[in-house]
Amino acid sequence: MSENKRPKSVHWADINADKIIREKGEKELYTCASGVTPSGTVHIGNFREIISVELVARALREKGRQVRFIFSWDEYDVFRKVPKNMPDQQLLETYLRKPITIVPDTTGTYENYARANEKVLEDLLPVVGVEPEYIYQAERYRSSAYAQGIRTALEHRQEIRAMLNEHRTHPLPEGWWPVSVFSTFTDKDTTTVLDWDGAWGVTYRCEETGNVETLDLRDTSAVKLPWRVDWPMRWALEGVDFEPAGKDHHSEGGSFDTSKHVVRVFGGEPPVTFQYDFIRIKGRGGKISSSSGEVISLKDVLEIYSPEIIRYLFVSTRPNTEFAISFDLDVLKIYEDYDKCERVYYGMQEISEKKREKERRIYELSQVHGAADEMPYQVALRHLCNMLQSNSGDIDAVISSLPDVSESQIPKLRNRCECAWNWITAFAPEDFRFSLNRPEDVTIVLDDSQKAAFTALAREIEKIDEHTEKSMAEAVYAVAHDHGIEPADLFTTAYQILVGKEKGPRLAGFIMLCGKDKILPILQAVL
RNA sequence: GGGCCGUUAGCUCAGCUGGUAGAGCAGCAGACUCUUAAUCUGCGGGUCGAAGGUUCGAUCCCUUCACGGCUCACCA
Repeated sequence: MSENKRPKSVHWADINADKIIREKGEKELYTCASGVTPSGTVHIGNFREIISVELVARALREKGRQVRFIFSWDEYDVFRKVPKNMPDQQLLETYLRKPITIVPDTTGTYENYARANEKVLEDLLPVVGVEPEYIYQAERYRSSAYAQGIRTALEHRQEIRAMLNEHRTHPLPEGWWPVSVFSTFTDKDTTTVLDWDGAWGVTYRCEETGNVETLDLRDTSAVKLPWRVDWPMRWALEGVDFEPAGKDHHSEGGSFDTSKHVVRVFGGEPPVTFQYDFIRIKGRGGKISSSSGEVISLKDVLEIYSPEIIRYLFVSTRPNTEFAISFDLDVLKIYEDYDKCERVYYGMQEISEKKREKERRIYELSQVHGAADEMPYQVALRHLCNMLQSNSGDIDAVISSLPDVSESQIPKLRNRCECAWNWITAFAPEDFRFSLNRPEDVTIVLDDSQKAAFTALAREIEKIDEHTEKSMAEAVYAVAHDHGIEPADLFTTAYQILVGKEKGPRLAGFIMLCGKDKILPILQAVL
């Protein structure tokens, strides 16, 4: 797409990219940053931050700029609370106050607790087109990469203290130090800093053992900066040009607000930023926070939505707007909206010129690796759900029954089938679900007139190749009429025979969909 | 107490850098005596929360107010 010929994009990712260039000036390399504390399952709310940075980074690259997208695992934080969804709660309890990288992975899969939470996400991010450069804070601290940064903080402790006190109810005391120490005796942060020698030496007391020790910043990993100092220190060190943050950080007196002052101490300047709102979950419990136990992760969402559609959800919503990820009937509509956007992109659907560019840009940004030359195969999720259920979830059978599918369209189509099936089995309303009876399972007994009617209907179904959905529907009515049966009764009986329920998919289409090979043996069982 | 964000058709919301408001659902009418929120077609004057201000002109900018939500002031 030749960028210049098109009207200026008004998409938020492009607007922010422009803003970065405007405020930071022309640079060889722009650094965009994101970060998450892996103190529990990384949930879909955390993902909003990550995808926001990805989209802005992509927009910058499309403007011909070099971009470094760094993702910080803030894994050197204290283990403060045991999330309810983790196994072996009692064992985990014993690790409270220690860095989350020393906490064991109670699922027994990875080196430690933090790593377990990280790995699950790292494996999934490429699927949705996010491939940042990971920075592991435990490793950074362990290698004393921040020794100079910590020393600088100590040298400017009074300035920093004043900046933080701006918004505090209870001011930090005169003797406050801008560091916290993990005891080398207990690994816990239950320590008190006693002194700093003006250079690299920090002396502390371990409150649990009473031991007093002096550490050298250049060869210890035990001394850490508190969040409100750590964050701006790293902005300066990495030269961060852009980093969004949640609304909790963005309030006045919040950590972004204080960090934009503290960063000056380290000789840096604050990044361009925006505030993003939280996301809610609909049709599945509601809460998203890790403490409630029920956590919705990217993995959970990927089971219901394709990668493109997950991106689409975030791309098409402005970051400062709260929105819900739905697991209820909205799923059908979301897929339809996406498909419409896709048709607009490929010029298959009329739309006002005004909206066209906007939709096109949303579609582009929603793609994991750029838009394909050929439009993906479209089949409405509702229809797919019926086809899958008629085939007992056999995805291959459904795909091969669809007309004109090209080889290259199959992977996405298969993914959509998997999502549809997951949705049907896990979240679809009861009315929506059915499974075809096996002939031997049909229990209903027909009276003579019903038998005559269904015998006639079976004859029509024999000739299924001559029917269209419409003519089949007419045939169904004709049969009802000829045998003096109310259509509504005929329908009910038909569903009882076919799916063992009073209701089902629209009958004529359903018969056409299943085909005579599936339908006739079932009918025969009651005739 | 500070900050941020909302307040647009019955409902859910779109409306990008100002030019007298649009989608979906619901509703109404019609279509094939229909069913998985059934499908198709047609139908959208709502004081754009209130009051001022800037402007030739404001839903969109500024000020004040009301209501609602979130957030910070402890830690990350």
